[in-house]
Amino acid sequence: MTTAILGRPNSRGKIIAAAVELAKEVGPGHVSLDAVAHRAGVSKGGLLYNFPSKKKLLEAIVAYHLDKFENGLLEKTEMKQGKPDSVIAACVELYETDCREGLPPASGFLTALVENPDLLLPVRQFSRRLVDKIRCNASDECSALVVFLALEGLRCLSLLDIDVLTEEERYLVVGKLHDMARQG
Amino acid sequence: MTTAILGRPNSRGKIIAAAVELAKEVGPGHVSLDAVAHRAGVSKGGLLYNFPSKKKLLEAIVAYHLDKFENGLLEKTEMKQGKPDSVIAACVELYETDCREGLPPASGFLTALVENPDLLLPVRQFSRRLVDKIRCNASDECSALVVFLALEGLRCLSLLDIDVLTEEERYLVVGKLHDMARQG
DNA sequence: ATTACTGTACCGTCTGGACGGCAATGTCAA
DNA sequence: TTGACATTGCCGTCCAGACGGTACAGTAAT
Repeated sequence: MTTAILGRPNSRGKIIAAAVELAKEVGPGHVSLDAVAHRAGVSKGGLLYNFPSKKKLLEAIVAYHLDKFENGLLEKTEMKQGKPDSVIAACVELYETDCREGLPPASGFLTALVENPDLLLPVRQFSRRLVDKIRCNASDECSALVVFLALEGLRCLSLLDIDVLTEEERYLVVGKLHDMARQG
Repeated sequence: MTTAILGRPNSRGKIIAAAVELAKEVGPGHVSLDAVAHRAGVSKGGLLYNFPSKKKLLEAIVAYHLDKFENGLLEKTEMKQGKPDSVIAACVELYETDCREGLPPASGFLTALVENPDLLLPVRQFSRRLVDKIRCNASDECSALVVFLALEGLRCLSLLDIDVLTEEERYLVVGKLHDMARQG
């Protein structure tokens, strides 16, 4: 079985969702197994049946976020097959749609980081691959990297809950990023 | 007394330094008072004498990081009084020198966030003021904001320990940010 | 006498995780 | 068809350890 979130008796999915929501509400440092289990409508024993340790749960959460991001990106990229700057443009678009849909930040990452920084290793690997793809596909590597970093900035700031931009500013910036992605 | 880090019997400074280092080494979720006191070469009683609660300690740590950043920025800005784009340019330069000096990330922020997200309120306020200054002073607000976000991206990624750029890439990007800051 | 601690002992709380149990479902032989 | 057994998925309790914080007696320097 892959990292399938949607097993039939969808306890694993509910647990992961509960953990992510909790992280957002009580802060990434106060995500206890008890609280997660309670919010998921599952006993603690049940939680530990699905995820034999907290570490395993956090690994699953990281994988969940990564999968979601990767799928979103794939969807956006395969529409414009291989054209120059298609990867970085897809990144910008994905951020836009995530914003529009009011998609919450990937608070599970922080919870994992708090517990054990090593849990973010898959994130590093994923990001590195993404940067490579962006560079290979970019008409102007420099601009593309700047756009990538600005997006990471936007994402991280809202992840850390210190995003201070107004809607207007965000709109301006995303527009600019779009331009930079399209024409180097 | 202000938030003076350098009181004569420099216990407060040592404690804060110890906490920041610990956060980097054992992860932001495992910074206990005991561990901080031990590393600072101070008894736990002594720590609690200086900071009557963990929350107070974390507030001091946040203020410490903020002060350091603000001072660095002031130093860079006052050299080029009021010229257009001087603020955002100073941000880029500050990042550069911080990098060159191998300055570690502000790991105290994460520890504070873990404990209580509200502790980052001063960070939000500081950032908001900074964004305002950047905008007022920019020849092209849009470009300036993108540069700001890219820098935040760089800082946050290394803060979260998921920075994946090579030295070469970082060099390229910073150069580009410099250009963008200077000429819109 | 005040300041700035040290050192020890202690308390209440929370947490991860181990464990035994248990109902429902599936499997398979008679 | 039925009864016996195995597996799955989960419940609820218990526990040892760690943590934040308190209390307090002592001390060395100013």
